[in-house]
Amino acid sequence: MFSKACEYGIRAIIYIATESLENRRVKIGDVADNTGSPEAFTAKVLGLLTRHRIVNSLKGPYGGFELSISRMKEIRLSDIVFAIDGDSIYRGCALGLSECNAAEPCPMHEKFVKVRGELRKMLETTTIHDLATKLQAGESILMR
Amino acid sequence: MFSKACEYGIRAIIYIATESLENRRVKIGDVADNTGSPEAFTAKVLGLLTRHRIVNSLKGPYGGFELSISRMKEIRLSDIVFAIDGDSIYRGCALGLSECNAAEPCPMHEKFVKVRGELRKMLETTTIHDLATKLQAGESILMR
DNA sequence: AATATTTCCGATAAATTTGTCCGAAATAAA
DNA sequence: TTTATTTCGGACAAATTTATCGGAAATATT
Repeated sequence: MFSKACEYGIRAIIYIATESLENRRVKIGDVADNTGSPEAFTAKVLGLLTRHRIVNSLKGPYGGFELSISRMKEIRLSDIVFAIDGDSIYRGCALGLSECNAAEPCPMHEKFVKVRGELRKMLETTTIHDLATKLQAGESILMR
Repeated sequence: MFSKACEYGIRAIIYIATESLENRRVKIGDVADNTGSPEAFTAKVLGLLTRHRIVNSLKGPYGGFELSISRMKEIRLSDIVFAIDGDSIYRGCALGLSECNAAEPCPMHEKFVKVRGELRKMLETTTIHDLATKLQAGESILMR
């Protein structure tokens, strides 16, 4: 469904958010350790998310990644998916046609658009804060 | 969403089905020409679908691919997706966790399972016959 | 100023997916 | 039986994604 890069990115942001809730800044090594993702690759993805201003980073000793509470309430899953995977998940045709719309639809178009809309809505109505508090409360996990 | 192999496979089967509705058997070259997919790669995918008994093939002159009307009413999109992409689209965790279920869910689990269920239901309730008749009636297209 | 720590970022490597080629096997027709 | 046609299937090639490495840049502490 999502690329590996996107999976790592979402897991990383959720972990950073939970630590930020406790006012702790985290290093890339911590992120990798606590999300079970490859460190160097995750660093790449976090660099991308930093450039997109989705997460804040600081270099040097006592540096690392952090996310303000107000920001984690604004940022939705769709923002992260869009930053990493682009809009293919929203616009792409189920059968890979370059143009596919209500006027000239592929045979799956109608039904597919409906399901994809549900996915989109889910991503657009879920904030990082929602996910971080759920993890913080021990109601979910990030590794395994 | 789906792999290229899967996209080509579904397009190919729909095309074969519409031709079978007119009692015409089609060669791999016809399939490629009328679905806009790479011939050799599509042949590979059709070989897989043939082994899965999703489509019928005959070698030699006047050979090709065909699909009986009764069969195209039985075969659902989910059968094709499963044959080519496996069950990852149904079972896989949104965040890539190897184990993720209601007892030990990732933070996205609940919402994701719901959306994925809709996708699954859509695939399981759509037959090839449905799609082929829609194409035959000129209500949709397979290329572009 | 020197040092240690940490993110940033480009180069490279490995793995997977996508795509091509070509000869073997099957089969219908002459 | 020969020939032409067509799918089958393995080997290979290209492209993309995933993953690693190492040095540059920034910065806090001493």
